[in-house]
Amino acid sequence: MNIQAEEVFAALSHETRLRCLMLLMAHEELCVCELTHVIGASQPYISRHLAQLRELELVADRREGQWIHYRIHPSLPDWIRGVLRETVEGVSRESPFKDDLAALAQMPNRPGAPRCA
Amino acid sequence: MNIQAEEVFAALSHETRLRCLMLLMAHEELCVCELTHVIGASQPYISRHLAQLRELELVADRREGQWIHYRIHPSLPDWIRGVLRETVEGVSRESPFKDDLAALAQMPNRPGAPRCA
DNA sequence: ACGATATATATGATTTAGGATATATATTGC
DNA sequence: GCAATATATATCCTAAATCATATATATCGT
Repeated sequence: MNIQAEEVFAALSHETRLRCLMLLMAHEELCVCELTHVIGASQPYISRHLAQLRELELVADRREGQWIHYRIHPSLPDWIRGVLRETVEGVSRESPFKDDLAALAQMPNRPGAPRCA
Repeated sequence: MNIQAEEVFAALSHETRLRCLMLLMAHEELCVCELTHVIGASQPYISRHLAQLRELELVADRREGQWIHYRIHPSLPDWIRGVLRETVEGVSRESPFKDDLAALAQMPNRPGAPRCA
């Protein structure tokens, strides 16, 4: 079952999911609590949107103790990675995306060493 | 009023609109009757989806006599053009996109000289 | 085993997008 | 002005996405 272009764009059409993806493009791996803190929404809300990205295989997850780390899916088709790269170019200097990057950098008690992409 | 990334992706998340955009990426200018013929849907259906693309300024239109020609908006932001270029790379060899290109090439009585991009 | 933390899923209500059809507008040729 | 062609918009109905909230699961430290 191949990934459908329309589904990819539907996933990107929601602000919360786009913010998560933009953060993951800049930070390789982030756990749910980091995304929840930065975006400032409820945990179930973030988790639900991450589930959609996961079901589409736009992101992959990895459990490490109590935390689950998300990352851009390693076997993402080239063209989708290209779309994400272009989007980073287009939006990363604008709100809310630039603020998200700043908020993450200032977050205290981040679990695991921050590994930037 | 700047163009919003989420709105762009919402526009691309519908098969009909994506097919129109992929055709316009390959053909510079196409009129509504050409798009209607190739996609094989009703005229109001195509027109309605084109209107959404037009309102977002993803496409521009130009009247020439009874025909209205659509094209990718000339002042489209670079990153969006990049997204479309990557998408062409990703989907143009797959159905229904590749079939659309073939159907357009074989369409009889096309208004205006076919100008490929 | 228990409480605390981190994360996922289920449920019900509401909003929004999509589709089919009918109709309106604009242009052309007579 | 009228008929034909090309295109746009309006209306009504249905289907799908989203949100808030509640609850379930998994792990850790004690």
